[in-house]
Amino acid sequence: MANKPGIPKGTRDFSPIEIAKRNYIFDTIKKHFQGFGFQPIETPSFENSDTLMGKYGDEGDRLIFKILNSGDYLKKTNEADLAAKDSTKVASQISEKALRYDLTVPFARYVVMNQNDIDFPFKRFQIQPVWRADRPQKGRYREFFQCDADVVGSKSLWQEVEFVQLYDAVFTDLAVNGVTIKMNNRKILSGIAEVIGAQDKLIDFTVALDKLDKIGEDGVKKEMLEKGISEEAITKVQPLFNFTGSNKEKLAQLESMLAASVTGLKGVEELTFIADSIETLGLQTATLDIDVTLARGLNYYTGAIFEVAAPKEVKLGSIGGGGRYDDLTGIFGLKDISGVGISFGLDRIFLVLEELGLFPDTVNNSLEVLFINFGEQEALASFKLMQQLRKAGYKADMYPDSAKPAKQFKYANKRNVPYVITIGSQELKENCFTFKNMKTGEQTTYGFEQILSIFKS
RNA sequence: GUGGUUGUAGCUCAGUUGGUUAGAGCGUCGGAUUGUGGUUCCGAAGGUCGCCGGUUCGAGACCGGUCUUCCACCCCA
Repeated sequence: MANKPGIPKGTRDFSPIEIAKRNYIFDTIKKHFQGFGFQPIETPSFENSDTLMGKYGDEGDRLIFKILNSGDYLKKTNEADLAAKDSTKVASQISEKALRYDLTVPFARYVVMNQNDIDFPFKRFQIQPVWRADRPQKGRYREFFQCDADVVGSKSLWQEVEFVQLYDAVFTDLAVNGVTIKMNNRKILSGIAEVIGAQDKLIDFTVALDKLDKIGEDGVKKEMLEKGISEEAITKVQPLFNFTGSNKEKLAQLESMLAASVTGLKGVEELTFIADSIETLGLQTATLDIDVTLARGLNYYTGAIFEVAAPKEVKLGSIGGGGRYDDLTGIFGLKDISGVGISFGLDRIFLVLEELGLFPDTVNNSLEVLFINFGEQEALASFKLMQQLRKAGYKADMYPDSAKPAKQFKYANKRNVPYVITIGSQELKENCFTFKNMKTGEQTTYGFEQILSIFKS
């Protein structure tokens, strides 16, 4: 016997029901993206390695899937590098392409390449899979979909306001109540580092601060000390560890804390504009929360930082994130194009909906009516009716074999078909069919000509 | 990349200190006088115990390696 087949680590097959549920999420997100004026684009699954390498830090480079060159790839390698087993150098010689790691960098590449044809400001959305050679965990895979919406070519803070509303619109529509849209600003973080004299430790500082809810105040302080941030500096940011109150109060506290930092005050000003606007406009079900501990790994954010936390009852953490990056396309040679964008974490949203039982029953309706097969003549009559139903847009099917009725009904049951139509010898004689509601078990007989009218009601 | 964890029938799991033909529930298939499912009853099929190697008279149980699963770091959606 052949070996049992398998799929690579961190990848998944999707069953019809899973696809139906995923499409429900995709369609909802897409609907709102379009409603907010975003246009779709798609980019290739793989890019040239130099487009991707070095854009996500050392950690990111490690996680990029490299594609082996075709042909006799070892011939072109440098003997010395090969002998020295220098993986990094050899890798660049035997691999010139790599799988897409996120949607943002390919988008930046797209903008630069198509700058003459794009009408700025350009609002695009993109829903495609990306690949990361990460260790899989629950809700973390090596192949997963990202749903991104970005705007490039506008520095207006109204974009940030709009993204908060977009998050609110999507999660409201998905019936996920109680999500928290957390916001911070990179300039505030820079300002804090500046005020405490730790500019050079900005990354270490923010990474440690980001873990506050996970490892607690003492844990964060310990990590900061380990990273070489002075005790004196940590004392100065003490208020951050118990940062509570309304958004207004938090912003007021920050303003006084950052009085000495021009950058920091700019961040407070930006965040104040967004928070005030949102307060005036109102949100449907989400909550906007200023969170100074929010850092998000990505180093290219320069202004706003977003993160969406799932409702408290599901312990899943982040289900979306994003931010502003003032010079995204600079790495590809196009200066002064500001961008801001957000992303929806499809797989985690899926888990949230599953856990809270929020998928509508209708996602499972792959078939609305099944015809029972009783033999050639009967099947032909069924096909005539089925033809009309299909033409009218109903999902209809006939059991292909004239198997025992019990078996056919069992099949209808398992497929979750709401209605079953029976045309046997009896019905055929009288030009009628038996219509059964599988939920209530009720059966009624109708004439052939009534086939469409009973479905209208 | 570091440390740990898991792997027995399609699924969820039992399997005593290593000892004959490896079990259950659910599911699947068949049947309960052949035109009605979701309930019930009867019966059957289905496993080289993740894979490779080792220890042993003997391994599903022990050891090593490998893959997979999940978890904590790292990082992140």
